This record gives sequence, C-alpha cells and structure tokens, in this order.
Amino acid sequence: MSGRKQQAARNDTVILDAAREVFLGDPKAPIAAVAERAGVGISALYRRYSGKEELLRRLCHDGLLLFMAQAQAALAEPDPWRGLTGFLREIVDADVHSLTVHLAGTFTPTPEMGATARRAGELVARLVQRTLDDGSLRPDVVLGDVTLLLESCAAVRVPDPARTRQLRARHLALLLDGLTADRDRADLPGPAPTAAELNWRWRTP
Amino acid sequence: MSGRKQQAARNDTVILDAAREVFLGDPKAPIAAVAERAGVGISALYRRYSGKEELLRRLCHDGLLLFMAQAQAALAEPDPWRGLTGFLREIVDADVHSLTVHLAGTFTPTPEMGATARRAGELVARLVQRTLDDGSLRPDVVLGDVTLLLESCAAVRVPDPARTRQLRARHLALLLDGLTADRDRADLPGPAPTAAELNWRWRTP
DNA sequence: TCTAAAACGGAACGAGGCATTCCGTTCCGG
DNA sequence: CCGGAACGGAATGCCTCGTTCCGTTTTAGA
Repeated sequence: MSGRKQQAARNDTVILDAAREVFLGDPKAPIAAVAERAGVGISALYRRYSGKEELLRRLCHDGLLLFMAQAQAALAEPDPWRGLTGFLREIVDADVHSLTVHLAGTFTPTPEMGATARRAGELVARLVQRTLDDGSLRPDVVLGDVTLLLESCAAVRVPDPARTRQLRARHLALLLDGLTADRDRADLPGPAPTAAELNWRWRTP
Repeated sequence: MSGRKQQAARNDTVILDAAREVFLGDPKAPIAAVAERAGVGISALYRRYSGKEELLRRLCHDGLLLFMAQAQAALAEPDPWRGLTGFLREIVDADVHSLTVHLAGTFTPTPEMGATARRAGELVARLVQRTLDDGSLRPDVVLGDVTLLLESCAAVRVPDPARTRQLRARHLALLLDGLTADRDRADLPGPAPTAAELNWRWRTP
C-alpha cells in the first residue's frame, strides 16, 4: 500500500495529533488552525469528521480511554501508594486531563462518553480507596480531592510546553507531600467534594 | 445629594461589582453581559469607560492593589508562617488571582500596571523569604512555586461560587501541608520556576 | 414653572471570526 | 487513458460583540 492511500492513512493520525496539540493550547481554537498545524487542507478534515463537534468528541473520548487504561495499569501495581502516585504523574505528564475536562462543555457529550467517564471514575475510586485502606493516603482525603488535584495541575501553564510539564511535575510533588499520611496535622476544611459536584461538566443540558 | 447624582454614584460601584462577577466567571464575556448583570444600559458603561479595555484594566489594577495591600498586611504579622498562609488564604478566598492573572492578556497592560505587579511581587518575595529564613517553609520552595500555587487554586471551580470557595480552601490546605518543612522527604523535582518565566502574561507584545 | 444638560436605555450598525460548503486540481488504480 | 478518491483553499453565510447614536427621563438652577 502506497501513494494516495498511504498518505490518507498517515493523514488520519497527523490530523488527530495536530488537533490534540492545538486544542490543548486553546480549547476553542478554530478548525482552520488544526488544518494548518497538520499541514493539510480543510477538506481533509471534513472528509473524516462531519464537523467540529465530532472531532472534539473523538479527541475527548480518546483521552478518556487513555485515562481508563492508565488507571487500569495502576491497579496492577501491587503497592497502592506507588500505583496512585504513578498514575497521577502519568496523567499530569500526558496532559490527559485537559483533553477530557477542558474539552467537555465545548460540545454536547454522548451518552457513551458519560458511561466511559463513569467507568473511569470507578477505577480511580478503587485506586484511591485501596490507598486509603492501606493507610498511606491521609484519611480525610476523598476521591473528589484527587479529581480537583488533577484539575489544579492542569492549570499550571507557561508558554513553553516542555517547561510546563516540568513545572506540573513539581507542583504535583508538592501536592503529593500534602497527601501523605505520615504526620499529625489539622483535618482538611470544609465538606469533602462529592462525585456529583464534580461531574457537572458531563451533564447534558 | 440625591436623585440622578446619587444613582450615578451608586452605578459607579454597581457596574464595577457586576464587571468583577461577570469577568471572574468568563474573562471574555461580552460587555453587554456586564450591563445586564448591573441592571443598567450599555451607555451607562460607556459614559464611565472609553471602552472594554479600560474597564478591564481598571478591574485588573484594582485587583493588583488589593493583592498588594494584603501582602503588606501579611508582612505586619510577626509570625512568618502565619503571615504567609493567612495571605494565601485571603487571596484565594477573595479570588483576587483570577482578577489579575486571568484578565491579563485580554488587554494590553499599561506600564503602570507592570510596575504595580512588580512591586506586589517583591512584597510576596519578602513574605516568602522570611518564611524560608524562619525554617517553617520547606527549603526547596521558591517564590515561583507560590505563584503557581495561587494559579492552581484558582483552577478549582464548580458552578456554585460559594462552594467553589470552600473547595479552594480545602485544596489550599492540602497544598500548605505539602509546603511545611517538618519532615524528611525527597527534593522537589525540576529546575525551580523563576520570576521571568511566570511574568509572561505581562509582557507587552 | 421652564429649560438646558447630565444620565440613561437600548436599538442599530459594522467589523471580524469562524464553521461549513463548493469547486477546480491532482494523482492513483485498473 | 479514465473514473473517482482525496485534497487544497477560496467563497459563503451566519453570528457574536464592541461601539455609536438617538430619543427619553430627570433634575438643578433661573
């Protein structure tokens, strides 16, 4: 297989990569920016996706699937704390969170995506729970805290993407030290966040 | 003083409050949204400000001044750690950071604002430094880490503003426990953030 | 009481951005 | 040599939003 067919196959991935980069930088970037970044024309996009929404959904769903896969892999790690922290580091490093959460809201989510999000949430819940049971996670931390932690890491951003990754890793390290259980300290304030509170982005209006 | 003059005077503050609320929710909200929230017509805005930019600058500068005032007040607190944490709690609670940082970039900053930002930065630097000298802040933390901390707290957000404040306070508590110095742990990863890296929003292009 | 002007409300205008479509072109496969 | 798949990118049309403009209300002062 070569020639036009091959180029088409390569464009499939080139376009997705470009879209990921562009929309990570600016969730409401114009579609033309994606085409330009990919080095293709606009019609190459519309041949594959019926419109902008479908492309965004695809990206977001891919992100969710990666998120799920990482959570699953983390559950395979025998040590709960290492599993959880490794998971967080990878999600933050790959910027998966921006792909899923920051894109949600810019399109109407499909029921399927809601289901995937729910399943992913359950996996992370188990990841958190066994760390709590293990005693290595401070006992007043809940699943929602971890969700917010991811959100907050995604917020540290500087113009250079590589530097951004470094700074996020640093910020995450700071947060992880706040999560550890090996010290006396005051309880966390306020009612702990619940899943329902944090799922608002997925609500279909 | 009453009648039209009084209403005008009240509108001054009503408009500023409305603008703050609206632009906190969405930094690129249309000006009409501000007028609607304030319960006034659009011309009431244009009578006071020459355009959208001037309004944004005003809001941002007000935020910076508040930021500076809080920092100054925090320096008056004798205990460095209490001064720093109290400062952070107040800034996060008042959402001052969104006002300054999230608005920067949506308008061209005046030199005066740059100067104010620099002065505010110095105050916080002293706040951080004396906490480091004091030994209550973990020694590998730098000023930039604190800046990023504020940024990350501003990222936790749910639809209800009151709940958002609670959750931010909780998240901040988590981070503060990561900042304390009373335990052995691995050094923070990566090159520490510098001021120059984090000031990019204020650069005039 | 009367009037000039300050304040205002909000419709109308115009520019710009952007998703989508359309058409002419290129290049393979048979 | 030909039909069509794949493509590039200009053209289209919609919609948002900043700004202006005009008619109306209110009041201070003569």
